Amino acid sequence: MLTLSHTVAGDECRIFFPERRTDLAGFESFLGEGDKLLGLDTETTGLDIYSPGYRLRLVQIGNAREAWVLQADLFRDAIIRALRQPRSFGVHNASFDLQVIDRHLGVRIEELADRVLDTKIFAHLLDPRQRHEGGAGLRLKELSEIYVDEAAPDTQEGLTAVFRSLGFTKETGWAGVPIDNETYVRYAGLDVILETRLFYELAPLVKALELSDLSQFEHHLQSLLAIMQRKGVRLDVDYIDRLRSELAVEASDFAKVAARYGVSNVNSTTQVSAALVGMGETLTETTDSGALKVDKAVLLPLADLDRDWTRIEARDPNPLADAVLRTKRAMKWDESYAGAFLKLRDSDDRLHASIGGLQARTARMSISRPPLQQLPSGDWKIRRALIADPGQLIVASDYAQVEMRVLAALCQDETLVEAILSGTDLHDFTAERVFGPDFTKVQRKVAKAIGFGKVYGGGKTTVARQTGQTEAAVAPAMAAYDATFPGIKRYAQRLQRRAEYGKKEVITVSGRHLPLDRDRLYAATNYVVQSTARDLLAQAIVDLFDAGLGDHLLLPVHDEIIAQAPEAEAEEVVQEIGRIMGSTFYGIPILSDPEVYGRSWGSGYGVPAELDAR
DNA sequence: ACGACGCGCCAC
DNA sequence: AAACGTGGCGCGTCGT
Repeated sequence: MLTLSHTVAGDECRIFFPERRTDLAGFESFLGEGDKLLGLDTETTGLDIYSPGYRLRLVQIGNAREAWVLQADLFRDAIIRALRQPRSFGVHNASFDLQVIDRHLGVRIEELADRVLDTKIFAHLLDPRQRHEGGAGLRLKELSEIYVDEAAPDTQEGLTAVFRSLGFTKETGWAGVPIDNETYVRYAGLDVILETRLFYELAPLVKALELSDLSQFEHHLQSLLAIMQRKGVRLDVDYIDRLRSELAVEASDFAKVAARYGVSNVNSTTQVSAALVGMGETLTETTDSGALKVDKAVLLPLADLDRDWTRIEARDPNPLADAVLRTKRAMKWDESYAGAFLKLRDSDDRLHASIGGLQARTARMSISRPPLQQLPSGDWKIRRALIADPGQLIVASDYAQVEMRVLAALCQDETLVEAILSGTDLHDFTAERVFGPDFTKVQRKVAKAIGFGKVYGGGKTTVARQTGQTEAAVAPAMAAYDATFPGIKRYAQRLQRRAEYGKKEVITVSGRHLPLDRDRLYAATNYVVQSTARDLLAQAIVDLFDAGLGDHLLLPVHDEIIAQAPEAEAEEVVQEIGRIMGSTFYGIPILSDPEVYGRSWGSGYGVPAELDAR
């Protein structure tokens, strides 16, 4: 047995790496010592838990002074037995380890989740900011550096150096490093010691700040999201192959056009701006670093296209601008979406995108690998690639104007509340109050943009840019908006004043503390609205599982839930999903709009029937 | 060759 | 007085 010593926060700690069965006697007696909670961690070949060839390498179980680093292949039975003991485990980012353990050791998420406490959840509740935002960070090493031992990040760097010395990269080292490499074993053992110590530092803070109920809710939610991720979504691989060839042809055709104007690489902003200037175009906008800006907003007008890529007929289209836009779009769709789908699928052609259930500063969820929350929505082609299981249909229910409704509920502006309760179109209502009964289409657009501005914190410059109006025209409309809904402004000012004179934070109804940047206190309204909308969706997910509908759910997308149901009962299931998502929040109805899409996700985005999945 | 960072673009 | 929020990620560039 390999035995290592390591000093953590001044204490001598031991790391044990059993090499034969007889070495496990010490592990068994360690388990018998009666720790109520042990730290738990795993080391694997990478992040794509469900990809073919993925392996679980190590399982580490330990306490504040002792770590057992167990080889998953050799000691599978002993590990499973240890996990099934009636005992709690502290884990950092438990969703990942729960899924690894479920898939590769057969101990189900349902079996283990209730006994797991996640220090990443604790940390997020205490301070949701990442390091670069000025927070403590959310990674184990960052947190350990602050709460446990400032030398905690050192082994990470040491391990990267080892990977490199062995000819691996930061990425490939996890799969390639020999399992008995001393630095690797030390790193693995240390992780679980740090985790245990971090748990004992953070748990009392969560309790002292009265965040225990919220913590319990988030733990439950994370386990449900892990179950959704384990299930995954089915891909139409034949369709994706066809789509990719189309996109490749499109990209190369338009790249050839761009090349005729001297742009050999459309992703090079330097080349594109130089060529456009050479053609006599005038570029005025610049990036933060001072270069000429050639993003979509700049190129579309040059190509005589509006935001939906239809001709404006205002000028002769610049053929280079047009070619650059089209090449880039085809490349992005090919690489970021279609290509990523294929690369990340499992052996059954399913995608198990990673759902970060408690991610943003506002606790909003995110989905990565691949980013399924941000597939193009103006076109069905990408979403068409994701399909329901055989015999089932994709269904969805999205909240209607949830952020405006949350804002109304929180600020209780009388006029806004009344307008929502009356059931009239909110933007029509606003336009009428701001511009009079004969408001134009453009004026309605301005009214809508001002409403968004209230939620996002935007001012007249933004509203003017979005609507194509002058700031001079927008300013009086904003004043009229404030006069119509004085409660919104009062509420925003109240949040800001409190932050100005008190703690730089805003506290949500659910009791979540959201830190504010001192020079962006105006973001308070957006934070509390965005976070509250997220909490409503989170509660809906819990409610849907409680109602026995969890098996239908596929993905949360900020204000909607994507699900599937057998064809014959799809309508009934989605109606029930919609009903359960609904609620009344401080007197404001929060309603969702249930819809049966069809065989693919694209069915809800206008895919012609003959091109949809069968 | 790797990795950090800027730019750009996708979503809600 | 004015201030557009939250994410993920591919490519190019540049330093190591």
